[in-house]
Order: sequence, then C-alpha cells, then structure tokens
Amino acid sequence: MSWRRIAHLDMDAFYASVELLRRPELRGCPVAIGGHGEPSRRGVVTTATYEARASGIRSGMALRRAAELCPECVFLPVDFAEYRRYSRRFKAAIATLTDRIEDRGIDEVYIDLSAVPGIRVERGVPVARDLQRRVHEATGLGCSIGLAPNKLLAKIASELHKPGGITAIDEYDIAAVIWPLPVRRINGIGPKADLRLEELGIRTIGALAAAPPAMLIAHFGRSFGQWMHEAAHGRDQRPIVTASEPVSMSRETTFEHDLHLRRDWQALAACLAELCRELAGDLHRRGYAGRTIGVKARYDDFRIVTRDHTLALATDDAATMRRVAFECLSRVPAARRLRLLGVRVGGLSRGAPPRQADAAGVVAAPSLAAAWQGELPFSGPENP
DNA sequence: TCTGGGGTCCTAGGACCC
DNA sequence: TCTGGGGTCCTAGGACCC
Repeated sequence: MSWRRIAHLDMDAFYASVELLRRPELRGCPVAIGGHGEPSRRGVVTTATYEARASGIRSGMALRRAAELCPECVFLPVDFAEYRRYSRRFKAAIATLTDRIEDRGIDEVYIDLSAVPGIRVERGVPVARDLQRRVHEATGLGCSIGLAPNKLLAKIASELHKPGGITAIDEYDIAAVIWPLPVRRINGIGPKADLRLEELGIRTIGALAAAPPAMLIAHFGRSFGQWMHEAAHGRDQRPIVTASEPVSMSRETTFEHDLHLRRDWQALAACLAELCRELAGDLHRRGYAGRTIGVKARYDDFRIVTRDHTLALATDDAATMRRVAFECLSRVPAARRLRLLGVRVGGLSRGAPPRQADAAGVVAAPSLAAAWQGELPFSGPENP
C-alpha cells in the first residue's frame, strides 16, 4: 500500500454538546444525557459534559449512580433525532473537503486525506485545523482529530488531546507515544481481552508488542493473537470504506420492571407486537426486507438468549415478523424474569420484497421502497 | 432494586450437498 | 464392513464498538 494519511475525527461530548446548543444557560454546568433523563428510572449515561466527568460521571454508568456522585448534575433525556441531524451536518461539512469518508457511527468518522492538497505540510496538522473550522462553522461543535498512517493509530491519536486536540502520530512515534498506553486503548481490545492480558502480566501496548506472538496465539487463537501482535506494533492495512449496506436492523426495549415469561405473557406479547411494528416501519422507510427474524431476551441476571428463524423469502411485513417473533419467543426458556426484549431482522436485501398472491389470487402492489435521501456520497446507519 | 439501544464480526456445531 | 473431504447455510452465543 502506498503512502497514506488517515484522520480519525471524533466529536467532543457529542450528545451533551448538541444539547448545550439549545440550552446555553447550562454551559459550564455538569450535564449528563441518558435514558429518560430521570435518575429514578432505569437508564445509563450516554454522554456527560466535561464538568460532569470531573465528578466521576462516565458513560455507561447508571443514572442513579451518577446522581449520587454529583447531586447538582442536570439530567437530560436522549434525543436521537436531533443528534442525527447534527451528525449529517458535520459529515456534510467534512465532505466539502473530501469524499473519502468512512462513517463510524453518529459521532465519528475516518477520513483518507492522502490526496488532499497540502496534506504533507506539518504532518497534516493545518489540514486538520481546516477540518475543525469547517465542522465548527457548520454545527457550532468541537471535535478532536488524530492523524496517522492508518486507522488504528489515528483512532488512538484522536483520544490523546481531547477536547479540541489535533494529534499526529507517525511510525517513529510509536515507541514513545503508543507503547506506554494501556492495551485497552486499542480499538478491538475490550474488557474481556484486557482482563486476560492482565492475567498474563500485559498491561501496556509496549508489553503487548514485546510478547512472543506464539504466546499470544496460544492464549487467544491464531487470528486474534496475530492481530494483537500487529496492532501493538501500529500496523494496520485496512482501507477506508466509503459505502456499506446494513446487515441487520433491530429494536429492543428494557422494561421499567422485570416481566415473567408466563405470568406477564400478555404484556410481553403487546411489547413484541409493538417492536415488530416499529421494526417493519424502519425497514420500509429505508427500503429493506429481511429473511431472518429473531428475538433477544435479557434475563434479570443479565444473561442473554437469542432465538431466530429464517424464512424462504425476505419480508418487511409487520404481521409476518410478529408471527415468526412469537414462535421464537416461545422457544426462550422461562428460566428467570426478563428485563429486556428485542426483535432483530437479518439477511437484509434491498428493495420491496416479493408479495404473495392473496386468497383471490390477486397480487398486491409491491410497496415502494422508501426514497433514499442520504445527503452524502456514503451511507451508513446514521444516514437513514 | 447499578448496568440503554443499535450495530458488526467471529466462532462453532450440525445439516446437507457434492 | 472401512473410510473422505470440502463448502455453504442455519442457529446460538459472545466480544466489541458507538
């Protein structure tokens, strides 16, 4: 692969910053976004302002716990529709510079800057400053940018000087800048792998780089072990992927109070029917149908079971999905009470599904696929 | 009464086919 | 009677990410 300059652009405290745009009076206050915005109800913090983080509030933390840590914290409910609007705006602002953009969710992207004029000046920092300016002018929001020869290093770099930072990393920086960091900073090493590495005495990326590949392979398997070794040395050849098709869509909900599979059957059935209705609506809007319908249940001890069923033909019909989902739910063991129920459709294909002839032999008109109205040359879950 | 919702990818066994 | 391998699809679970 030839010379590359990859940027990872990460919006700073994205949800919270969007909320502050319409509630400027909260600027400077500890604010946490999550759930219904009521710490008395079930939910977790998705984003907190830097003032709230100073009190120890972290994303993923129960709202109740966050309120204990910081009683003066202001809690707001999540408003995904609004965040998606700002997501489209900041991505469109980047697209005025280049279309070599990989969507990585609502608040971050990778950008291949290799062919952008001036990118070889000062390691690309002036181009990154220009990107920050474009994003801020379009949204009023700040972001942090990592610059590196590949996605792996760019992602690590963007975290190093948040908020508002620009961090360039090259091969010759790896030993000094990357190796002292904990292994968890590598995108792809999560809590489980982190724990197992710690049991092997490996805490830093440098220690991981020094570990014999054979030892990593023995503990983590050929594929994952080899990958960890490469990652620790900062090697990553993955290309920027500018377009992708969804693999699955799902809807799920956590109950305010746990439900029993048999005693609360009616409530569960109503919930499942509603989830199927919403999911069918999502499929319709985006112009997809799917062959595999499945349910997901989370017990009160947080164990998860899934059951699914594959149809001969793809469907986007709520009644069909409901029928299959009920069959799947009937195979879920009534071991404990449930705290979550979800429906998923996979095996997606584009366009209206073939409609079956009705009883009179009349073929129903196929529904028109929802118009694709992405504003950008790339598509992803955040560009419905 | 800790622990959301929407995704991707990988693994592994059994069925089934050639 | 003994002995084969792929290859693909389906299902279930799990790790990880935003």
